[in-house]
Amino acid sequence: MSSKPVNSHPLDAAQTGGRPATRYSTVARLLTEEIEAGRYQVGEKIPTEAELQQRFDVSRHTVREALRDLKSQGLILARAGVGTVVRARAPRTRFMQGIGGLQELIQFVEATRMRVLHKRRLIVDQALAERLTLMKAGQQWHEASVLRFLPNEPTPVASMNIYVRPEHSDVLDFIDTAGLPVFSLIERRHGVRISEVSQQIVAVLVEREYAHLLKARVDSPALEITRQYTDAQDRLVMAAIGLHPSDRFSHNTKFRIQSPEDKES
Amino acid sequence: MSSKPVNSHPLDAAQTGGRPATRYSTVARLLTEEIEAGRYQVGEKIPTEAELQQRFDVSRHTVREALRDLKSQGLILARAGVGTVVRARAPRTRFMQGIGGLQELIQFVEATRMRVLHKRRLIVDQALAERLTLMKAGQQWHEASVLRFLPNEPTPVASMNIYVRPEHSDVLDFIDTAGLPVFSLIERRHGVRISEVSQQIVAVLVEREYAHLLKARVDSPALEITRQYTDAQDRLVMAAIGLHPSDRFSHNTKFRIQSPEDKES
DNA sequence: GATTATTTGTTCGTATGTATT
DNA sequence: CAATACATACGAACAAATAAT
Repeated sequence: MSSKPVNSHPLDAAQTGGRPATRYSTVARLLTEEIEAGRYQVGEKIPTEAELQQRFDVSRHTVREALRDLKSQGLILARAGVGTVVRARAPRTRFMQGIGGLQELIQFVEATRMRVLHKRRLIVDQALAERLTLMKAGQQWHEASVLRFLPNEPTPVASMNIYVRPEHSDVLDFIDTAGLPVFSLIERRHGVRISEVSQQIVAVLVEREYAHLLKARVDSPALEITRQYTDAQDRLVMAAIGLHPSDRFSHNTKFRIQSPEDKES
Repeated sequence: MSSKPVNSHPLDAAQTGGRPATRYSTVARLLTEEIEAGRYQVGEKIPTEAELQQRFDVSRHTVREALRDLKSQGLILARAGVGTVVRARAPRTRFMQGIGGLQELIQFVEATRMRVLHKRRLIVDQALAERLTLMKAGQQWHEASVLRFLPNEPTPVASMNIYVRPEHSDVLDFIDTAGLPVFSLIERRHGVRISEVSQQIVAVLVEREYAHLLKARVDSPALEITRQYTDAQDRLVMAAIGLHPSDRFSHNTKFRIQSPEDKES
């Protein structure tokens, strides 16, 4: 039996650039292309693992690695005792999970101290209703204007206007001491549950009055971040407009793309 | 030969309800709990596969299945030749889902048309490596400079610089016709799977050269959005730097806060 | 710079368990 | 009950990436 030429597997053909592809990724690519081309229709069964093993002349493990890839893209669905059926022809838009979104916000709040400049009751006018789309002109809200500082830093990192409902206005007395985000305070003290946060970010220039407050240059760039917090009934519970000079703050988010079928404990 | 003592593995202890847990899921749960408890700190290495194999008295395959689970949650990062390090302490901060994160991005891409200004090969210099932190100076990448337009609009909404690896540079020939995001093109044509996107937003002023391209005023405010797309091994697959004049673009995100129990079948 | 040891990644083989028909 | 097909689990070997010598 003569030596084995060792490695001369059909799937191990060299590819254009980069490093050589693995066998399972090649199998995965071929199967994906066939599904996309319509050789296996949606709802139809693809060959069994044993058949694929023969067809590609690889081990069952390799076949399973390839199928795992397609599963994680939601292309196929495997069931023991039945087989593997095509679920979609093209990888569906996967689902994203933000990491460091709200959590980062909380950390930001905990890492900074706040100084309240003033509080007041206000009637929403047209201009504010345009910026905070979930408010309506004529409504009554309470507003707190605050500055945020990093510990031991004399220059503020942000100026914020915070808006809460009149019945929750007592939380504004605690925002500088609690070390908690305002929405957390409202949830704790009033039993409200925030269910959604919508956030808008625009680039603006620092105006004269804010330049003075923030010790920033007039017409320097800044991020204006508007957040509106709503409960399960889609009622606006709280809103905030923050102005962050760009030399002190950048907004970072990390999205993790999650596989459709990721088991959990 | 001879019988086998069958099954009497420590990890196979019966659990409260439901069906019996698998060994790998038990290992995964234990490791997750330890990370969460702080036994392994973020940035620290967890034991090698061989050590875990001994500790739990299971095969390497079982250990790897467990680690695969943690990887898919972004809890750990494994690198050949180095080891496996803890990347985050908590998967349970799962209470937030970004809705309209990537989806919105895709819609944005599908709703706009692109014009490629030029393409070139480049060697990463220090300046670029500082903005795209996952690149290293000296690496070779391919860059495409493009403008984005809304349909039937003469003024562009954004200017973008897109970076792809040399072995994927063919996708740059399709970005203006495909109507798909570049990262989708790479995934389809090269079998890569993007697993994470990190995004940084800063406010900047429009410089002269870009002002001309974008037909915007010099020193008007704009959002500079930097996105870096990485695969499961944390390798940078693609990057993009976009400049969006603020009178034409704002960045909107919506977060939904998930109830602790959202169980389904 | 080359070599070696370590660690994860890929691939093979085999056996048994579990769900479905 | 038996056959089928995927799921889990054991073992072994080599490749690739990296760090240390």
